[in-house]
Amino acid sequence: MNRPPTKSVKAYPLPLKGNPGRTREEHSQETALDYAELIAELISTTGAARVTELARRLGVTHVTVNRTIQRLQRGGLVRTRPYHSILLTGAGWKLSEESRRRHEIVVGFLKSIGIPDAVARSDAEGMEHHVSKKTLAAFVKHLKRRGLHKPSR
Amino acid sequence: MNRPPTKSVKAYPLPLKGNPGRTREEHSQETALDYAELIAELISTTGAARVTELARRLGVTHVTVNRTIQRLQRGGLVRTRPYHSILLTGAGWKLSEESRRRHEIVVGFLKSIGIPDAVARSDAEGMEHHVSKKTLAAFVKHLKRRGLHKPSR
DNA sequence: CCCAAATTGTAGCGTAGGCTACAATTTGGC
DNA sequence: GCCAAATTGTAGCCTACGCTACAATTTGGG
Ligand SMILES: [Mn+2]
Ligand SMILES: [Mn+2]
Ligand SMILES: [Mn+2]
Ligand SMILES: [Mn+2]
Repeated sequence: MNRPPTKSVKAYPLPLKGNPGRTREEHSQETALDYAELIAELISTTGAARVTELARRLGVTHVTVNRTIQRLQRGGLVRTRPYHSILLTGAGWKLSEESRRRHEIVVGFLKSIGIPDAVARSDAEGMEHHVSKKTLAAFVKHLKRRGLHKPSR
Repeated sequence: MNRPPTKSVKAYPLPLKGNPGRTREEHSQETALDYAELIAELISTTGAARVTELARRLGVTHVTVNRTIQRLQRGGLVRTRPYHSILLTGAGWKLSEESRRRHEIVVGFLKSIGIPDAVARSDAEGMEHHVSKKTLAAFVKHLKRRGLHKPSR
């Protein structure tokens, strides 16, 4: 029977896909990062982070927000009181800061190479979670060289 | 009780998070794209795409590969015969081509801004799925300007 | 040609992240 | 102050993507 060759070109083992498991690991983190970032933003701009508003801004139902918030609470990132604003813990706040910094660098970089603002923001929302420290540093360097770097704020 | 202000600064509605739902939609696609790309690569370099080899290269178990392949088959991207090589359908092959092109552009761009090859390949594996057509075009333009563009092959 | 090893397949389980439907609580306009 | 509307919470249900454990099939060396 016409089986394709199995050990034909088996000269030496094929390389692994550039870092197996890393993408999956990043995906398990990114919802938490986006929530922390958005909660911080809502608190600082409106004074509260309410379930309904999170749901509206994230484009999911309030049920999804509730379940995710429960998970973040188990992970020690937020605290909640029934029918009150969601609050960030110390860890949650720190995470939100890191996330925002990373987010702004990615947006700034994309814009610096000519991407329109709306596209840059949309692309960054997903890309930001897959940019390594080294690449982020290269983005910052690129921005600094063009005098576009906003240090920490 | 000290409820945070709810309708305080409600001057006009806060903007949605730069394209709600897009990231989730991309995530549901990206496993399929990576599988299609890898299957094509294995077939062209070794003559066959076997379950075990896919599992090894992707860093998951063969069980995960089987389940994903079943899903891709339901989606019309691959065909399988028990204990034989996985084959790409027309749609699957087309998808693998698009995916490979996109992948190479992202890797090339990252390398062009000074990212080491290994880091570029690792970062690209996740980033590639969140880069819009416009941003991809900007990457290509950037590469062309530096004479680093490899046109499709 | 035979049987152990490798490969492939499947059953069952877990978590993340969605949803609808419905219940409970709070808010605010009259 | 009352009650309808808004908000928040919860009970299932679904799919994607992982896994372990075990079964079935194929392969290849002796
Ligand atoms: Mn963000
Ligand atoms: Mn994001
Ligand atoms: Mn990928
Ligand atoms: Mn992703």
